[in-house]
Amino acid sequence: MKANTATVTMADVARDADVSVSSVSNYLHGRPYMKAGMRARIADSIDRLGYQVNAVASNLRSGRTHLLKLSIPDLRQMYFSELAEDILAEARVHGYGVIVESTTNSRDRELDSVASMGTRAADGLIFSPLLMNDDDEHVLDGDYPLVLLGERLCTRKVTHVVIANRTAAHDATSHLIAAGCRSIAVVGGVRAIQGQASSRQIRTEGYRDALASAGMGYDPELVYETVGWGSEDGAEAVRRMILDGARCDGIFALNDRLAWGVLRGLRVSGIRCPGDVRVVGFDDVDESAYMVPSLTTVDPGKRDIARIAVQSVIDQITRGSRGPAGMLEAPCSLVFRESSPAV
Amino acid sequence: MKANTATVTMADVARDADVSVSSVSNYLHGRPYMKAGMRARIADSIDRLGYQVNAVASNLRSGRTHLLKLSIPDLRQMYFSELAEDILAEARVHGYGVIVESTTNSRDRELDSVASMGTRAADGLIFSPLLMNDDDEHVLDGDYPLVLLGERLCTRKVTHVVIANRTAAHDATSHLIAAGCRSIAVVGGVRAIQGQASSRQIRTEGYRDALASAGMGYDPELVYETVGWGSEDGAEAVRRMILDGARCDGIFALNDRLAWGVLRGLRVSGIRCPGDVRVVGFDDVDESAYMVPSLTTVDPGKRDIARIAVQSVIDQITRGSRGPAGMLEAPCSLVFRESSPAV
DNA sequence: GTGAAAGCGCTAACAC
DNA sequence: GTGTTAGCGCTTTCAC
Repeated sequence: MKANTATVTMADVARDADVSVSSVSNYLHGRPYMKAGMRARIADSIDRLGYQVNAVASNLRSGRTHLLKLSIPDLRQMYFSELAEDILAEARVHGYGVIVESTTNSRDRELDSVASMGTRAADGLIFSPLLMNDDDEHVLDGDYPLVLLGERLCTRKVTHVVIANRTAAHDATSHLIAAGCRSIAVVGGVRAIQGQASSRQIRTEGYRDALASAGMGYDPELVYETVGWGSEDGAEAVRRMILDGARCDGIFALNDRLAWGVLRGLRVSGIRCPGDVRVVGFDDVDESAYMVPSLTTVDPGKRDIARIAVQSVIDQITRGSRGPAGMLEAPCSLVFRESSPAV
Repeated sequence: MKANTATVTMADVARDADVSVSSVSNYLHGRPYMKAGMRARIADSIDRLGYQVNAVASNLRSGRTHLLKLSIPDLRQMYFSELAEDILAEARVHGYGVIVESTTNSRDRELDSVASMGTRAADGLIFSPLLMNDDDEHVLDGDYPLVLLGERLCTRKVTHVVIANRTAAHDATSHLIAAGCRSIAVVGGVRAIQGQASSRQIRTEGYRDALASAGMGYDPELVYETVGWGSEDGAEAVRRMILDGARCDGIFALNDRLAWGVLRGLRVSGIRCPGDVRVVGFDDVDESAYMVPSLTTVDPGKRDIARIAVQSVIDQITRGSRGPAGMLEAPCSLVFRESSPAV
C-alpha cells in the first residue's frame, strides 16, 4: 500500500512482478489481452512498491502533456475567475490539467503567453486576448491547438468562441423597452465606432439595434462611456447623469460590476430601482443575485463557453491540427431579477 | 526569424550551425566559456530555424518541470481568486508556471490533487485544504515540496503559511471597542469550540480575547453562526438579529462577503452604518472598497501569503527536500473605511 | 572551449 | 499474450 522511497520506475515494477515493462505499460493503459494472473501480479507489485507513472517521461514519449494553458486578462475580475473555474472543471472531465496564466493587462504578457506555446509544455491554448492588436496576429501562427475567446482578434484563421453579445444586448434593451422605458442609458458603452471590435462596442450596437427596431431614436447623450469596468465607474456614471440633468427610466450597464455601481449610485441619490429606473447588467456574476435590488442581467453562459472552448481544443489535439477555423457562439439569456422584473 | 515547420530539435540547430549539441545547450544556458563566433552562429541558426527548446524533454532529463501546482477550494470565491492571482504573479517572477486545481468543496478532489503529485508533473504543491481531516494527513507523506495554506491541517511535519487570524480578529474587535461599541456581534463565528481548527474558530477566539482584555463579558447570543460564507448568509444573520430583538452597536463579520450581506441587511432594516452600528469585515477583497458604506476590514496580506508560500516551495525545490517544517505567519492589518472609521 | 555519448522513464512497433 | 528494443529531445559528465 505504500513504500514510496525515492523513484520507483516501471522497470522496477516489471522486475518485481517478473514480467516485461511493456506488460506493465499495457496494464497501466488498460489494454485488453492479458492473463488474469499477470494482471494480478502487476497490480500487486505496483501497490506494494507504491509506483506512480512519471508523467514527464510519458509526456516526452507520447508527445502529450495532458495540460492545457488558459491565458486570461485577470483572475481578480469575477467574470474571468468564474470562467476559469468552469474551464478547469471541464478540462478535468476530459483528463486535462490547466496551467493558468494571467496576463494582467499587459500586451507583452499576452505575447509571451502565446509565444511560449512553442515549448510544448501544454497541448493547447485557450486564450482571451485583451490588448493584442490585429497587427500582432502573426504570433498566433503555429500548429498547436488554439481557441480564442471573445471578439478582440478577428482572425478568420483561428477558432473563436464568442458569446451572442449583439443579440444579448439587443434583448436586454428590448426588455427595457417592453417594460415601458422610454429613455434608456447605456453605461460603459462607446459613442464612436472604433476600428477594433470589442464587446463594449458590439453590445452598444445591440443596444442601438434594439432602439431602432422599436422605432426609438438613438441619443448619444445617453451613452455613458467609462474608463474602467469597475463598480466605481458605474457609480461615477450615475453621478454624471444626475449632474447632466439627464433623465432616464432605464439603464443598461455593459457588465455587472458597472451595474452594481449604478445600483449604488441610484440609491445614494434616492432614486428608486426598479421604481424610477430599471437596471439591467451583463455577465451574471454570482454576487449579482444578492444585490439589493437583485440584478437583472445577461447570463453569458460561461459554462457553455467553457464547454465549447475545451471541447474545441481537445478536438484539435486529437485531430493533430487546428483544422477548420470556426466561430462558435455560446448562447446568452436574460436572467430576470428585482432590478427589472420580467414583463 | 521564422520557419517553424514541424519540429526543430537541438540537433538540427547544431547541424545548421556546425557545432555540437552540447554547445547549443551551453549557449542556451548562457554558460560562460564560448567563443563569440560560435555563439553568433548558434544564435543565428536558432533564429533562422525558429528553434524553441522542448520543455518536456528538458524536464525529463533535468527532473524539473518549472511548474507549481496550486490547489484551492474554489476560484469563484474572490478571496481565492485574488490569492491565486498573487500566487501566479509571484511564481512567474521565479520563472514558474502554475497548474491551478480547484477542489470545489470535495474532499475526494483534495485527496486526488495531493496524490497526483507522485506523477511529478509539477515540482511542488501549494495546497489550501478545506475538507481533509487530520486523519487524511498521511496522504501528505512524500518528499515533494509542499506548502499548506491555512490552519485546517495542523501537521507539524509540513510547512504552513497562516495569517495572523487571532491577532487580526483581536485587533478588529478592539478597534470596535475603542470606537465605543459596547455590544459586539460576530457574524460567521462559532459558539462551541470544535476539535478541528478553522479560521472561523480562531477568529472567534481572537474576538473573545479582545472582549476579555477589555473586561467585557462574552455573550454567546451575540455569536451568529452561518451556514455558508456568502453575502446571503450575512444578510440572514442580520434578519435573525432583528427578530431576536438583539441590539448591538458593532458587528464583526468573519469575512467580507458576510459583511456585504450585513451591510445590506442593516440598510434594508433602516439601521444606519456606521451611525447606529459599526461593521468590520475580514479579507479586504477588492470590491469591499466600493460598498456603501465602504467596508472597514482586515487585510490578510494576500500578497505576503503568496510571496511566502511561493518562496517556501521554491526553497524546498532547490534544496531538494521539504526540510524543516515551519509555521510562517503573514501579517494582517486593519483597513479603515466608512463602515467603521478609525478612532 | 568543444564534442561524444550515456541515459532520464516511458511508449509502441515489432517479434515471438 | 508477452517480451525486446529503439527511440522521444534534452542535459551532463567526461574526454580531448
